[in-house]
Amino acid sequence: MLSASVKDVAALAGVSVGTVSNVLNRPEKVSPAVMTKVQMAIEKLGFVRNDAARQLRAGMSHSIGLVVLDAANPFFTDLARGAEDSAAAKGFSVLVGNSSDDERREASYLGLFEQQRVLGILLSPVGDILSRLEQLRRRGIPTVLVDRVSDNASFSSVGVDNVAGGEMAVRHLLSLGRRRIVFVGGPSSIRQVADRLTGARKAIKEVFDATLEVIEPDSLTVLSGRAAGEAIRNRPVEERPDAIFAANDLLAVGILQALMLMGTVQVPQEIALIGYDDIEFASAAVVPLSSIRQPSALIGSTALELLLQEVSAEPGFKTSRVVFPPELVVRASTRG
Amino acid sequence: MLSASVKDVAALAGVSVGTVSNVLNRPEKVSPAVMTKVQMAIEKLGFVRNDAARQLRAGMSHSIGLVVLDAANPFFTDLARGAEDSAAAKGFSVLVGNSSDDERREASYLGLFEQQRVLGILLSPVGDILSRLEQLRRRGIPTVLVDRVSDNASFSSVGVDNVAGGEMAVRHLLSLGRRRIVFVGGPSSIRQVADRLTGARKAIKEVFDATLEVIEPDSLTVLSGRAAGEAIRNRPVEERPDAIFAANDLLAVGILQALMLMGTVQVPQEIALIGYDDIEFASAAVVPLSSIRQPSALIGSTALELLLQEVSAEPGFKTSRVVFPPELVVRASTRG
DNA sequence: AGCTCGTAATGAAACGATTCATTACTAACT
DNA sequence: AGTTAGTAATGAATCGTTTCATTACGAGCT
Repeated sequence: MLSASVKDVAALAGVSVGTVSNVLNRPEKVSPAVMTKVQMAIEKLGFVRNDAARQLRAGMSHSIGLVVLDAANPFFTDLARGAEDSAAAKGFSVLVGNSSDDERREASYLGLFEQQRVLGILLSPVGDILSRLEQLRRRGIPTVLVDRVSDNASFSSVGVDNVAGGEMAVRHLLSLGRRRIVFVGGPSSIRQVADRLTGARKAIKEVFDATLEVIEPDSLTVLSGRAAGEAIRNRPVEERPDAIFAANDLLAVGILQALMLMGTVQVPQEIALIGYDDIEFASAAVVPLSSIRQPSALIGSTALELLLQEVSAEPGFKTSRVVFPPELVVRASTRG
Repeated sequence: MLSASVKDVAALAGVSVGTVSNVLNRPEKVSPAVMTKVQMAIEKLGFVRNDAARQLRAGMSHSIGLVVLDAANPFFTDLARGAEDSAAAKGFSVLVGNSSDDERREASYLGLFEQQRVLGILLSPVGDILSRLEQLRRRGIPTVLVDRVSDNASFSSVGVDNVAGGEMAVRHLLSLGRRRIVFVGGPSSIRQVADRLTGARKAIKEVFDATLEVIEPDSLTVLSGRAAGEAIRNRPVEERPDAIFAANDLLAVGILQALMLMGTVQVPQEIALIGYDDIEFASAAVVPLSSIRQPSALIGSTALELLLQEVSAEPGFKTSRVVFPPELVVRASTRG
């Protein structure tokens, strides 16, 4: 008797299963007397709808899948929060998968979501998966790219202009008079990282005596940042850069830790440091971090809206690509 | 033609649906010839199993629900990661819900998980929900409490001794010679917070001239911490405490930001500060934060193991309560 | 030839909620 | 009284997968 079914409820209330279903789904079609009888039976049996049966019949779930690159990164938690709130307001729920920059894990979550017949998918893709997206679409599962502008007009996307952000960051460092700049970011297969680097190069070119060195860590984490920071700290003073642009704030926090250890390197006096994402901890760092802010929650909620539009697409539906502008936030790590 | 079914596959391969199912679930029962025929049909039609139908038939899903108090808190992201990895290794998946300290959201996630007939639930409860847990158990859904030691022997739980942790933190502050201590933590309805406070009181009692003031913020976030810190910063110097124990690191980070603003209050010279959880950012804060470390990922994976044990419980099954010891981590914020 | 095993494949039943065409009943109107 | 219109309730069919009792077919043996 682990869980009663509509049939049990119907039997106890002395009505048909159809009527129980009506009580659940169109109460206005049911007379008050029957209504209470059924509700009492539901109460008494502790009846809980079986979602699997509902979905099977409906052909679709009321969930939306979200695959993020890194669940430990506050940027993505905020994004997820934005999407969840927006979905909850409309009666949908969001299933979150964490790909950890791993194409295999990404594929496995997409497969899982497909099996669950989710309504649609929000995806911050690891690599290039256009063909997989087309396959999903053919099977009736629309996808919206998040934190990434689609190269292909046939998919909606919500992102931030990473090239502009990278340009903005480096231009800021140059405006402080810094010339020997290091970009820390990787793996380069991550599109966001590549774009930020492209922007950085663009800005560098405008100043004849500026140079950009690239250090490519394994991942965008505090730990990798610490390793990169140590490598720089251990260089002879004359080989150290005078500014660092980190591809995200987690890296920047790690770099900062490593540089400041034992007071070896002064930030920003000796090396100015700027990160990316403007996570909440950026302002609380040893030296409050300058950063490039992205409207994370807004990206999440906007992507969800676009997805829902596409789910209930009219014949003439057009996908759209939303690009938010990044914003420079200057703090102590680039002042001085 | 949005998604083909076993029936379509069977028709194309010229076999029965039962055989297709056998190919999928017991390949050893199928002859090689038929095997390849069916696999080609699956490939050609792009057949993807319908999870709803499988679950309906099986009566149970292969997912586990996890409800956390705060998805933005790295402590819980780490815990979730521990549980997910552990589950993935056994072929299960984890659905994560974020209650945000809100009993309504908690209830809504429990309801959702119940409708989805999850195998079991990992829960870090907001309030007192013993009766709800008993109801879930009666319906065949076992629950393991995480980050909370069960008061009731009938439920398994995995947690850390928060009373000991609170005691440890305050004892450390006292050992530095601090006597006017403020505890910042709330809402007090959160059991972990209450326990840490109990521990703090216990330690205070051992030193005759020590006092403990309690400030209760609305939530355990950086923002609330900042507000609490500002309130303290704005007091006349003689009314300020000489040490603060924050109920978690997010609060501590916020407090630190507020105190250091404009260099008003020196940490740790004027006020020593210790947090709780030892999140990754604690060591990267303006003044590296002392904290009480909890083995977050281990808590998650252990809880999952216990849950799986209970799912496949033998008649003589006994629930267990695992309590990990907290660990003091001393950094600059309490040195000096 | 007749018989028994063993292996492969079959296909109907079941899971539980929803839908919808049908039936049952009332009330209102001519 | 007879017809119609309208509301309530019914219950069989459906979704896609899995299970399992049954059938089909050979091979091997006496």
